[in-house]
Amino acid sequence: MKQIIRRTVLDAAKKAFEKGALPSDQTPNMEVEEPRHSSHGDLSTNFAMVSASVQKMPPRKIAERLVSYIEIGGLIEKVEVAGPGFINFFLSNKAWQPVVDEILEQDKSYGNSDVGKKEKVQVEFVSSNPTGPLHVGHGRGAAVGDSVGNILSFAGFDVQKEYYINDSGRQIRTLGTSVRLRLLQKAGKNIDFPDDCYQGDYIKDLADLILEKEGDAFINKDEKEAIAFCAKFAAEIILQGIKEDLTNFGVTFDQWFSEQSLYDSGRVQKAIDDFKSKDMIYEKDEALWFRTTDFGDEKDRVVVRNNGLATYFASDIAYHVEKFERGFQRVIDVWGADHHGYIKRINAIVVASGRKSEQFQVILVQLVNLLRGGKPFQMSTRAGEFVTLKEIVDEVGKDAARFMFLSRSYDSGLDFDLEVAKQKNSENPVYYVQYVHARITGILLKAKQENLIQDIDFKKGEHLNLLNAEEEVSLLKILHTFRENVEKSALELHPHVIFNYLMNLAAAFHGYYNRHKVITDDREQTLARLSLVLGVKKVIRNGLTLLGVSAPERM
RNA sequence: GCCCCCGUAGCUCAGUGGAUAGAGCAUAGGAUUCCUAAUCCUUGUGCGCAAGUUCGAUUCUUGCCGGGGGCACCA
Repeated sequence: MKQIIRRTVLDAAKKAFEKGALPSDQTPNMEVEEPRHSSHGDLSTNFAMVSASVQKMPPRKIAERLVSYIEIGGLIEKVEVAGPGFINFFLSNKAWQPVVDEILEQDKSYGNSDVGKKEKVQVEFVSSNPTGPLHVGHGRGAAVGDSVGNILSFAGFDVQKEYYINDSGRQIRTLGTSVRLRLLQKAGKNIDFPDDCYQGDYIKDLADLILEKEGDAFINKDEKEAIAFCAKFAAEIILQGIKEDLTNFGVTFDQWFSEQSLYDSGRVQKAIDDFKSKDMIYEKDEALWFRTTDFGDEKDRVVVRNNGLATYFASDIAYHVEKFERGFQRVIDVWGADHHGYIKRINAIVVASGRKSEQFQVILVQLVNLLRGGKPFQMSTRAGEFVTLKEIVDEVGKDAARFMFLSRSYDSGLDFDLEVAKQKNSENPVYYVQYVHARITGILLKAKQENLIQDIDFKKGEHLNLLNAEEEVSLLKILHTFRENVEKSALELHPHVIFNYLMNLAAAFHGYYNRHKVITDDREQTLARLSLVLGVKKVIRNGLTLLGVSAPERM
């Protein structure tokens, strides 16, 4: 619809220029948008204001001249010049009614788009170390990453979702040490458990598991060997748990990428050698440094320490080089806000390896404040007292948790109140939206029982020209904007745009439901309304799907 | 000290270079013989402060103030 208005305005401008009413045929970038107030029309453009300088005329005058070249009739009922020079279009209901047919025909693909132009994009998220279970913060990152991936796909990008497994390096060794010490304690040895080991009870459980499977034979094994064994064993079990938690959270990945594989394949060494030969990596104080300062970082960063051990940065270099070699045009990393200091150094790698800075983006997800009944939960990873994602999902459910995580922009910290997430009323937004879906299903079932429709899922609207009630027209308009909201959400990488859209649509539907009966004695009107609500149902489902939330038939 | 995010209604947060800045919660009152009341309707107050860019700034820039998070040859 906005495109139609845009073309109308441009055509009128061209005509006005040809007839000499406007001095210039230049048409600067204009906006076509829905005004805040319905008294300002259905759609409005600032064309006259942005044209003021090229036309060398006051905006209102431009607008008035232009308007006389716009044809009234058909979809456009009235055009007005208002305020500083806005051109306001008042549209016929006929402009909006066909959207229902479009939804019913396109069904699950309604709202999709080709703005992505098949651009190959990778979204990497969660990527937590397999040294402990996922906690709440990972949950927010998982919900954001998964939804961003879904939304990008729907908007026409070629998306791959990936989890980077940090299965190498010091933390894994610490994991091995932690498990081994717990094992020795179980075997009756009197050993202090150091602070820098993982404190959680799950370490003890892992020790039990090893005892069960391997017996106590290897307690006397060589320390190095035992640590390596424990590390590998524990990491595998923990990763298994992570995968399970994510599956239960509705999060799926196209690929699980092992950090260790970068060492095993020699890619880390190769990346270091390559950058060395380009003098991007140099030696100082017996360590290897990357010249990240050449790319805006505050200081150069160590790649290999003077003790010969590679830092995590070394594998990050190899990994990000490798990502682009796989053919991605754009790489998006989802990180917790506490990692923001890493952006510059990874960006340095990307630019140093010949890519454009814009090809690498980081979604920084701010922290989650977990509350219960308004009171903060104490969380400390050090003491091993953290609330896991699994506990959250078990308590409030996948749908409520995901919807809550996506309810706000990830640029802001999020208060997550477990009690609110469990409530079954309007304080809990997930039910508000899901209820629309369930309510409509109920209506359609009733209509089917009364033989008004053959099937509760039909492909063609009927008597759409009867949809003229104020609430119906406003629903039609909202349905109409689904695609542009998907596109906005994709281009801005902001899933909460979809959240807001769904809340809006849900509110409009509930309002409509309370004021109008869908099934009435008027058969034609009933069929028109059934078509409309089926359209609403499908759009609600499509939107919820993008957020990874289910659309229940019954509640 | 430096870097990142945030500062909008009593609370939690949306939003926009433009015409009268929104929602939920909270408060108070009301709606169900009828498709699910997990719903709806009615009821007020606000863009942290100061300069700059602009025809126009809550939105962009800078500075300040306030909150959160980071600043290792740790991840």
